[in-house]
Amino acid sequence: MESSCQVDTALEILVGKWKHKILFQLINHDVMRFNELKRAIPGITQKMLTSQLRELEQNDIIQRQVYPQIPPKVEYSMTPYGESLKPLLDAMHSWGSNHIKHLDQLFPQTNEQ
Amino acid sequence: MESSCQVDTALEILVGKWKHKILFQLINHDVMRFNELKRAIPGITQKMLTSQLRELEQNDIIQRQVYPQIPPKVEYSMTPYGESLKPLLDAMHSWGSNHIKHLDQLFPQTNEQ
DNA sequence: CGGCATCCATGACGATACTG
DNA sequence: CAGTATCGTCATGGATGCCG
Repeated sequence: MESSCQVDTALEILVGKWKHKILFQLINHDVMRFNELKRAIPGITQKMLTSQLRELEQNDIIQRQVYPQIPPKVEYSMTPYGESLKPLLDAMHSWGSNHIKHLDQLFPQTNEQ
Repeated sequence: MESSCQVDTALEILVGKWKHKILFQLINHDVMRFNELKRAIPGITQKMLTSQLRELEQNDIIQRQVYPQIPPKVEYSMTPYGESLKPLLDAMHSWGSNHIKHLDQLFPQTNEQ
Protein backbone atom coordinates (compact mmCIF):
# COMPACT_ATOMS: atom_id res chain seq x y z
CA MET A 1 0.00 0.00 0.00
CA GLU A 2 2.11 2.86 -1.32
CA SER A 3 1.02 5.70 0.91
CA SER A 4 2.14 8.34 -1.55
CA CYS A 5 -1.32 9.45 -2.45
CA GLN A 6 -4.61 8.04 -1.32
CA VAL A 7 -5.93 11.47 -2.04
CA ASP A 8 -6.76 10.01 -5.44
CA THR A 9 -9.05 7.53 -3.79
CA ALA A 10 -11.02 10.25 -2.09
CA LEU A 11 -11.06 12.36 -5.22
CA GLU A 12 -12.42 9.55 -7.34
CA ILE A 13 -15.45 9.41 -5.11
CA LEU A 14 -16.10 13.12 -5.40
CA VAL A 15 -15.16 14.21 -8.88
CA GLY A 16 -17.20 13.77 -11.98
CA LYS A 17 -19.09 17.06 -11.94
CA TRP A 18 -22.16 15.45 -10.38
CA LYS A 19 -21.20 13.05 -7.60
CA HIS A 20 -20.78 15.62 -4.89
CA LYS A 21 -24.00 17.33 -5.87
CA ILE A 22 -25.83 14.05 -5.51
CA LEU A 23 -24.21 13.53 -2.15
CA PHE A 24 -25.15 17.04 -1.08
CA GLN A 25 -28.78 16.21 -1.76
CA LEU A 26 -28.75 12.84 -0.08
CA ILE A 27 -26.95 14.15 2.97
CA ASN A 28 -29.65 16.76 3.44
CA HIS A 29 -32.71 14.74 2.54
CA ASP A 30 -32.17 11.27 4.05
CA VAL A 31 -34.15 9.51 1.32
CA MET A 32 -34.82 10.54 -2.24
CA ARG A 33 -36.37 8.97 -5.28
CA PHE A 34 -34.75 8.99 -8.68
CA ASN A 35 -36.78 11.78 -10.22
CA GLU A 36 -36.67 13.70 -7.01
CA LEU A 37 -32.91 13.75 -7.28
CA LYS A 38 -33.12 14.64 -10.93
CA ARG A 39 -35.34 17.59 -10.18
CA ALA A 40 -33.11 18.69 -7.33
CA ILE A 41 -30.02 18.76 -9.52
CA PRO A 42 -30.64 21.10 -12.44
CA GLY A 43 -28.96 20.17 -15.66
CA ILE A 44 -28.22 16.55 -14.91
CA THR A 45 -29.38 13.94 -17.41
CA GLN A 46 -30.82 10.53 -16.61
CA LYS A 47 -27.74 8.89 -17.99
CA MET A 48 -25.42 10.82 -15.75
CA LEU A 49 -27.60 10.48 -12.70
CA THR A 50 -27.88 6.75 -13.21
CA SER A 51 -24.20 6.15 -13.79
CA GLN A 52 -23.08 8.31 -10.89
CA LEU A 53 -25.55 6.68 -8.55
CA ARG A 54 -24.26 3.28 -9.60
CA GLU A 55 -20.68 4.22 -8.88
CA LEU A 56 -21.54 5.66 -5.50
CA GLU A 57 -23.49 2.51 -4.72
CA GLN A 58 -20.57 0.30 -5.68
CA ASN A 59 -18.38 2.22 -3.30
CA ASP A 60 -20.85 1.69 -0.47
CA ILE A 61 -21.44 5.43 -0.18
CA ILE A 62 -25.14 5.28 -0.98
CA GLN A 63 -27.72 2.53 -0.99
CA ARG A 64 -30.48 1.76 -3.41
CA GLN A 65 -33.86 0.46 -2.35
CA VAL A 66 -36.09 -0.92 -5.08
CA TYR A 67 -39.83 -1.38 -4.61
CA PRO A 68 -41.03 -3.92 -7.17
CA GLN A 69 -44.27 -2.26 -8.13
CA ILE A 70 -45.93 -0.49 -11.03
CA PRO A 71 -44.98 2.25 -11.49
CA PRO A 72 -41.49 1.50 -10.21
CA LYS A 73 -40.18 3.19 -7.12
CA VAL A 74 -36.53 3.45 -6.23
CA GLU A 75 -35.17 5.21 -3.21
CA TYR A 76 -31.63 6.35 -2.62
CA SER A 77 -30.00 7.22 0.65
CA MET A 78 -26.61 7.48 2.27
CA THR A 79 -25.16 4.36 3.83
CA PRO A 80 -23.92 4.66 7.39
CA TYR A 81 -20.43 4.45 5.97
CA GLY A 82 -21.27 7.08 3.38
CA GLU A 83 -22.00 9.50 6.18
CA SER A 84 -18.29 9.45 6.96
CA LEU A 85 -17.85 11.59 3.86
CA LYS A 86 -19.82 14.45 5.34
CA PRO A 87 -16.99 15.98 7.39
CA LEU A 88 -14.80 15.89 4.30
CA LEU A 89 -17.42 17.54 2.15
CA ASP A 90 -18.01 20.14 4.81
CA ALA A 91 -14.31 20.85 5.03
CA MET A 92 -14.08 21.19 1.27
CA HIS A 93 -17.10 23.44 1.13
CA SER A 94 -15.69 25.56 3.89
CA TRP A 95 -12.27 25.83 2.29
CA GLY A 96 -13.87 26.56 -1.07
CA SER A 97 -15.96 29.38 0.33
CA ASN A 98 -12.96 30.89 1.97
CA HIS A 99 -10.98 30.52 -1.21
CA ILE A 100 -13.55 32.57 -3.09
CA LYS A 101 -13.08 35.34 -0.57
CA HIS A 102 -9.33 35.02 -0.79
CA LEU A 103 -9.35 35.36 -4.56
CA ASP A 104 -11.67 38.31 -4.17
CA GLN A 105 -9.10 40.05 -2.03
CA LEU A 106 -6.34 39.31 -4.49
CA PHE A 107 -8.28 40.37 -7.57
CA PRO A 108 -11.01 42.75 -6.41
CA GLN A 109 -12.00 43.63 -9.97
CA THR A 110 -12.63 40.20 -11.38
CA ASN A 111 -15.81 38.43 -10.53
CA GLU A 112 -15.27 34.71 -10.33
CA GLN A 113 -18.58 32.99 -10.62
CA MET B 1 -22.75 33.79 -3.65
CA GLU B 2 -25.00 30.77 -3.94
CA SER B 3 -23.73 28.57 -1.16
CA SER B 4 -25.13 25.42 -2.72
CA CYS B 5 -21.76 24.01 -3.55
CA GLN B 6 -18.38 25.59 -3.04
CA VAL B 7 -17.13 22.06 -2.99
CA ASP B 8 -16.57 22.61 -6.69
CA THR B 9 -14.18 25.40 -5.89
CA ALA B 10 -12.08 23.17 -3.72
CA LEU B 11 -12.26 20.35 -6.21
CA GLU B 12 -11.06 22.53 -9.05
CA ILE B 13 -7.89 23.18 -7.13
CA LEU B 14 -7.25 19.51 -6.53
CA VAL B 15 -8.45 17.59 -9.54
CA GLY B 16 -6.67 17.20 -12.79
CA LYS B 17 -4.81 14.00 -12.04
CA TRP B 18 -1.61 15.89 -11.17
CA LYS B 19 -2.33 18.94 -9.04
CA HIS B 20 -2.53 17.17 -5.73
CA LYS B 21 0.62 15.21 -6.48
CA ILE B 22 2.45 18.43 -7.15
CA LEU B 23 1.10 19.84 -3.90
CA PHE B 24 2.15 16.70 -2.06
CA GLN B 25 5.70 17.25 -3.23
CA LEU B 26 5.80 20.94 -2.46
CA ILE B 27 4.27 20.48 0.96
CA ASN B 28 7.02 18.03 1.85
CA HIS B 29 9.99 19.70 0.19
CA ASP B 30 9.55 23.44 0.80
CA VAL B 31 11.27 24.44 -2.43
CA MET B 32 11.65 22.52 -5.65
CA ARG B 33 12.92 23.22 -9.14
CA PHE B 34 11.01 22.37 -12.26
CA ASN B 35 12.92 19.26 -13.21
CA GLU B 36 13.11 18.23 -9.61
CA LEU B 37 9.33 18.16 -9.54
CA LYS B 38 9.25 16.36 -12.85
CA ARG B 39 11.53 13.66 -11.54
CA ALA B 40 9.57 13.38 -8.32
CA ILE B 41 6.30 12.79 -10.13
CA PRO B 42 6.67 9.75 -12.39
CA GLY B 43 4.72 9.87 -15.61
CA ILE B 44 4.01 13.56 -15.74
CA THR B 45 4.91 15.42 -18.93
CA GLN B 46 6.39 18.91 -19.14
CA LYS B 47 3.19 20.18 -20.63
CA MET B 48 1.10 18.92 -17.76
CA LEU B 49 3.55 19.99 -15.11
CA THR B 50 3.76 23.47 -16.59
CA SER B 51 0.04 23.97 -16.99
CA GLN B 52 -0.81 22.65 -13.56
CA LEU B 53 1.86 24.78 -11.93
CA ARG B 54 0.44 27.84 -13.70
CA GLU B 55 -3.05 27.16 -12.47
CA LEU B 56 -1.89 26.62 -8.92
CA GLU B 57 0.10 29.82 -9.14
CA GLN B 58 -2.90 31.79 -10.38
CA ASN B 59 -4.87 30.57 -7.41
CA ASP B 60 -2.17 31.74 -5.03
CA ILE B 61 -1.53 28.20 -3.85
CA ILE B 62 2.07 28.08 -4.96
CA GLN B 63 4.63 30.70 -5.88
CA ARG B 64 7.16 30.77 -8.66
CA GLN B 65 10.61 32.23 -8.27
CA VAL B 66 12.60 32.83 -11.45
CA TYR B 67 16.35 33.34 -11.41
CA PRO B 68 17.31 35.15 -14.63
CA GLN B 69 20.47 33.24 -15.42
CA ILE B 70 21.85 30.76 -17.91
CA PRO B 71 20.88 27.99 -17.58
CA PRO B 72 17.52 29.10 -16.25
CA LYS B 73 16.51 28.28 -12.72
CA VAL B 74 12.95 28.31 -11.49
CA GLU B 75 11.88 27.40 -8.01
CA TYR B 76 8.40 26.52 -6.83
CA SER B 77 7.08 26.55 -3.31
CA MET B 78 3.83 26.77 -1.40
CA THR B 79 2.50 30.19 -0.57
CA PRO B 80 1.55 30.83 3.05
CA TYR B 81 -2.04 30.73 1.91
CA GLY B 82 -1.40 27.51 0.01
CA GLU B 83 -0.44 25.87 3.28
CA SER B 84 -4.08 26.16 4.28
CA LEU B 85 -4.76 23.33 1.88
CA LYS B 86 -2.65 20.90 3.88
CA PRO B 87 -5.29 19.96 6.46
CA LEU B 88 -7.73 19.31 3.63
CA LEU B 89 -5.26 17.13 1.75
CA ASP B 90 -4.44 15.27 4.94
CA ALA B 91 -8.11 14.67 5.61
CA MET B 92 -8.63 13.40 2.09
CA HIS B 93 -5.60 11.16 2.26
CA SER B 94 -6.77 9.81 5.57
CA TRP B 95 -10.29 9.18 4.36
CA GLY B 96 -8.95 7.63 1.18
CA SER B 97 -6.71 5.24 3.04
CA ASN B 98 -9.57 4.20 5.25
CA HIS B 99 -11.79 3.76 2.23
CA ILE B 100 -9.34 1.30 0.72
CA LYS B 101 -9.58 -0.75 3.88
CA HIS B 102 -13.34 -0.44 3.89
CA LEU B 103 -13.62 -1.72 0.33
CA ASP B 104 -11.25 -4.51 1.26
CA GLN B 105 -13.62 -5.63 3.99
CA LEU B 106 -16.58 -5.51 1.63
CA PHE B 107 -14.87 -7.31 -1.23
CA PRO B 108 -12.04 -9.35 0.27
CA GLN B 109 -11.33 -11.08 -3.05
CA THR B 110 -10.83 -8.12 -5.29
CA ASN B 111 -7.60 -6.22 -5.14
CA GLU B 112 -8.13 -2.55 -5.78
CA GLN B 113 -4.86 -0.99 -6.65
C1' DC C 1 16.93 24.18 -17.94
C1' DG C 2 12.45 25.33 -18.36
C1' DG C 3 9.55 26.04 -21.03
C1' DC C 4 5.82 26.76 -25.45
C1' DA C 5 3.36 25.11 -29.85
C1' DT C 6 1.22 21.57 -32.27
C1' DC C 7 -1.13 17.53 -33.15
C1' DC C 8 -3.67 13.56 -31.57
C1' DA C 9 -6.20 9.87 -28.61
C1' DT C 10 -9.34 9.02 -25.12
C1' DG C 11 -13.22 9.16 -22.33
C1' DA C 12 -16.26 12.08 -19.80
C1' DC C 13 -20.29 14.16 -20.62
C1' DG C 14 -24.61 15.50 -23.28
C1' DA C 15 -28.87 14.84 -26.40
C1' DT C 16 -32.18 11.96 -27.88
C1' DA C 17 -34.99 7.95 -28.43
C1' DC C 18 -36.84 3.80 -26.65
C1' DT C 19 -38.48 0.24 -22.75
C1' DG C 20 -40.45 -2.76 -18.69
C1' DC D 1 -41.10 5.96 -12.98
C1' DA D 2 -36.74 4.64 -13.64
C1' DG D 3 -34.15 3.40 -16.31
C1' DT D 4 -31.10 1.43 -21.10
C1' DA D 5 -29.11 2.24 -25.78
C1' DT D 6 -26.96 4.92 -29.21
C1' DC D 7 -24.63 8.58 -31.02
C1' DG D 8 -22.11 12.90 -31.02
C1' DT D 9 -19.17 16.52 -28.82
C1' DC D 10 -15.58 18.53 -26.50
C1' DA D 11 -12.12 19.06 -22.83
C1' DT D 12 -8.39 16.62 -20.74
C1' DG D 13 -4.33 14.71 -21.10
C1' DG D 14 -0.30 12.57 -23.93
C1' DA D 15 3.58 12.65 -27.53
C1' DT D 16 6.68 15.15 -29.94
C1' DG D 17 9.47 18.95 -31.60
C1' DC D 18 11.37 23.59 -31.23
C1' DC D 19 13.30 27.74 -28.50
C1' DG D 20 15.76 31.35 -25.44
